[in-house]
Amino acid sequence: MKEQDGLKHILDGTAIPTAYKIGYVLNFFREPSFRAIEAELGLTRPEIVLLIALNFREGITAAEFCEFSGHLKAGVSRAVIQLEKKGCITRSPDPSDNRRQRLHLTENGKALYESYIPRLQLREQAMLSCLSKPERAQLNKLLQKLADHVPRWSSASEL
Amino acid sequence: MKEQDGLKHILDGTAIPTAYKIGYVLNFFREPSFRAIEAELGLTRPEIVLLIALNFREGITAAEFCEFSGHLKAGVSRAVIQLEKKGCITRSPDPSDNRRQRLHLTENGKALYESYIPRLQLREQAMLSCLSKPERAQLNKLLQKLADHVPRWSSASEL
DNA sequence: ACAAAAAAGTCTCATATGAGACTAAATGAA
DNA sequence: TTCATTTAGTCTCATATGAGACTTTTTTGT
Repeated sequence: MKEQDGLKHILDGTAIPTAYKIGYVLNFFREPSFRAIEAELGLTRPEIVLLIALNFREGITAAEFCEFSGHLKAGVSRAVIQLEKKGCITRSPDPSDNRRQRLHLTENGKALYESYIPRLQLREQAMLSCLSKPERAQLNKLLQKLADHVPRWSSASEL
Repeated sequence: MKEQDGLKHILDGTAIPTAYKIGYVLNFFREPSFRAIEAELGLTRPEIVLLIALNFREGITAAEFCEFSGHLKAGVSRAVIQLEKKGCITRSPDPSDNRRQRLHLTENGKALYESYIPRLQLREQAMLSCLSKPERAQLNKLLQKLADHVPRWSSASEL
């Protein structure tokens, strides 16, 4: 069992300990959840996240979503086409730029979003249950800093 | 520009703010990096991470890697087969269980790992440059808690 | 004013990834 | 001890995803 215990310590043992830990946590949070949503509701990742984004802010464009999510435009384009086909969103031209389309959530889309988001919430709570309230606030603050800082480093080098 | 500004605030505006922020940060850190490694070195995600794991701990099995990474066994199996084919790892049977194979990094594998890990390190530093040293320590501690806690919530429900 | 470059969104093609089936070995229950 | 169940790893098939090409529109530079 020594080897197994050893691999447990991999979290602090890699050359990129913070990034590895973030990836580790997310591998166990997001990947299974998104797989389950896909199996159950037939939504791909960009579709899942786009519905979340549209629930937060009506009328965004695909390009805006790409910029603020890190998803690639081909996948987002597919998501938009599929969600429209499924009656979850509608599209309208942007009055100020003919290249752009504004995306709008339908009642069907809202209902779909409401079918999975409460469970994601519960899961997030479960994930965070090991932290005290002050610790959660701390984590949020630090993550907010990292996220705000993204434009500073994310284009500098992909590698 | 109001809409754009509004989407910027999505980080705290979703129903799963912490998970969303983690995913957001990782979308900008890991996804572009792994895509670049794949384009440059022909390594898939499980291959990239398996080399990292083997650099940390020699002789692990594919199943152990799956358990401690969140990667699925089919993908890991493929990674193992490919990395062996590329001369990056070798396999030996586990003396205590004939179903298992112990994985070993070759010199070629080490060289490959060394070709991308320093750049991932630099990128991690860039990502963390907005945090003070105490803040980094804090973040690591909180992430460690979340990670240690994974077995508690990750099997409870995928959704 | 015009041309070059960039941006927005869609499509095609190639490849990575997931689900499930499968075989063999090990474990657990009766 | 035997049998049912689980585990480890591989394979096939289906689907998600990424790269790059494309058309149209807009922006930028001369």
